[in-house]
Amino acid sequence: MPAISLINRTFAILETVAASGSVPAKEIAHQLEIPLPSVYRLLNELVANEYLVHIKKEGQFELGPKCFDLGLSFRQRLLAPPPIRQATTELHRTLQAAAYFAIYRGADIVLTYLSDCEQHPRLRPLRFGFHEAAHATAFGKILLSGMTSEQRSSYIQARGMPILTPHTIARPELLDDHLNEVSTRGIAWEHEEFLPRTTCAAVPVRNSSGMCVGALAVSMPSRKVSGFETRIESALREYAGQCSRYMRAG
Amino acid sequence: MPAISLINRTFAILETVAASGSVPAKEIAHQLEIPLPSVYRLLNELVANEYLVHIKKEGQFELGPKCFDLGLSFRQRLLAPPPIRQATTELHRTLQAAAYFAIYRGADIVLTYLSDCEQHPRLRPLRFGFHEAAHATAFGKILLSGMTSEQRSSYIQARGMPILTPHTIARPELLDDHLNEVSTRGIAWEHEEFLPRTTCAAVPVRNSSGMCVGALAVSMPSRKVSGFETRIESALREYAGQCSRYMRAG
DNA sequence: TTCTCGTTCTCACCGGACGAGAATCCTCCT
DNA sequence: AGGAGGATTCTCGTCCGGTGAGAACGAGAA
Repeated sequence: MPAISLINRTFAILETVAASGSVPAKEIAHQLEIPLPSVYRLLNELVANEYLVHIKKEGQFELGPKCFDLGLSFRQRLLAPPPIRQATTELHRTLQAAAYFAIYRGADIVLTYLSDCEQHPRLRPLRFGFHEAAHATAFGKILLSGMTSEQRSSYIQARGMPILTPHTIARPELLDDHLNEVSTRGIAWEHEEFLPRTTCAAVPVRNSSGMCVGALAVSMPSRKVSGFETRIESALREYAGQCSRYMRAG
Repeated sequence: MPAISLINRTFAILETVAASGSVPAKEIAHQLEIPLPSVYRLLNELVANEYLVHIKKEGQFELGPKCFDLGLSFRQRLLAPPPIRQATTELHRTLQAAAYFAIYRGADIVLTYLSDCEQHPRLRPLRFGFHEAAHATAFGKILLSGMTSEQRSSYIQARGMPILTPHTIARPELLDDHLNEVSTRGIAWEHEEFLPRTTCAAVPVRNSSGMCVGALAVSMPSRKVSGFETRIESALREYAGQCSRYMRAG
């Protein structure tokens, strides 16, 4: 009995293939507990649509070119515009720290640009398109603090507040208090709440009506932060100002 | 009456969104001639699976993060390994021309790496994951010539031979003759068959059993080619040799 | 408030999906 | 060649979940 709908099955298969890189049909049937003929039916539809390819000689299925096209479209749609990218890059250079830019997207909070290098690498989980754990990242806090309280609570409701380190804020009340403070001070700090030994800071970017529409952030090893808080804050504000100026114009 | 199956509808919607970047439900319903309630049902499933996001305040739908994940998986699976990338890059430097590497993938011929720069840009349609028009590209010819004639004819059967320029080889018999020559000479030239004013050349990369498993190629403005054919050929052979060595080892 | 438009719900119909099992088709292996 | 074993497709009766017209709902705008 198909407890899950056809579409769910289809995407479950797509994701199984994506996760393994290369899978035989039997393996999929086993993992998802779908009878073999049904798996083949779906696989063939996916192949026909070019979301999968069938490597006949190995009896394996892999992702097809359409998957890459989707990824490209997504990237193209979301990538921050050049002035924002430039400001982020300069922030990176100025503070010698990986720098990030994030925005709202519907109900989501998404990273749309990041600038790093070998000496100052980004935090591993933070990549283009990252959209999780807003309660535990500096830019997430800024953008959460810019929501109405209804938006915010439904956001938290939907995603929960995973505990990532011993310092992660774990209770909604505490988060609310914290975000109020963030909101009044206009800067968010995040001390080892996302990754151990790592500190982040973020400030808001605003549009012409003063609404928060984005967040500019940096990450660095916690040991490098102490004593430089003001310097970090002023650099963030300077480049966030550049971004805001662009937002007002565009 | 649904002439096309549910899955086809689903992907048609996904692709409509990808193409437009941001679309209202009504627009999708209109374009695909699907009744509105059905469109919403599918949209909601896609949103639930995170392949789309719903921008409520604008009443628009856009691609979701899972699309990017699929793209990443595809890329990771297909990207040529470092030694191949290095050889391709060096070929690019040596010949001052955009360089390409392509392989078989199931029944397909796919570009898995390219190296170019502002002075020597790649041909615009050729990007990572490119898999069309094998009859009109140098690397495509190399890989076609390495197939059995059954494989080749079913390949051509399935994809046809689009005419891209006045010089594109347009008839299967001519292609067969041409590929025989390619096969005996061990190099493929392509003179303005893919894009006007552009010439490409490619040589095979072989594994330990001498089978053709890849193709290394360059593209350049046709006017720069004349008189340098031997130099181009010998550079191609040298770096293809490096690739073959890696293929034998790995 | 009322209007408007986007979105969801309701519900009876019915076509396409379902999956066990058998039949083919391949591909090595001998 | 001739099998052996696994991968893939086919068959077919059942029946469930998708379908879509129309109405209802809800949030913003006027």
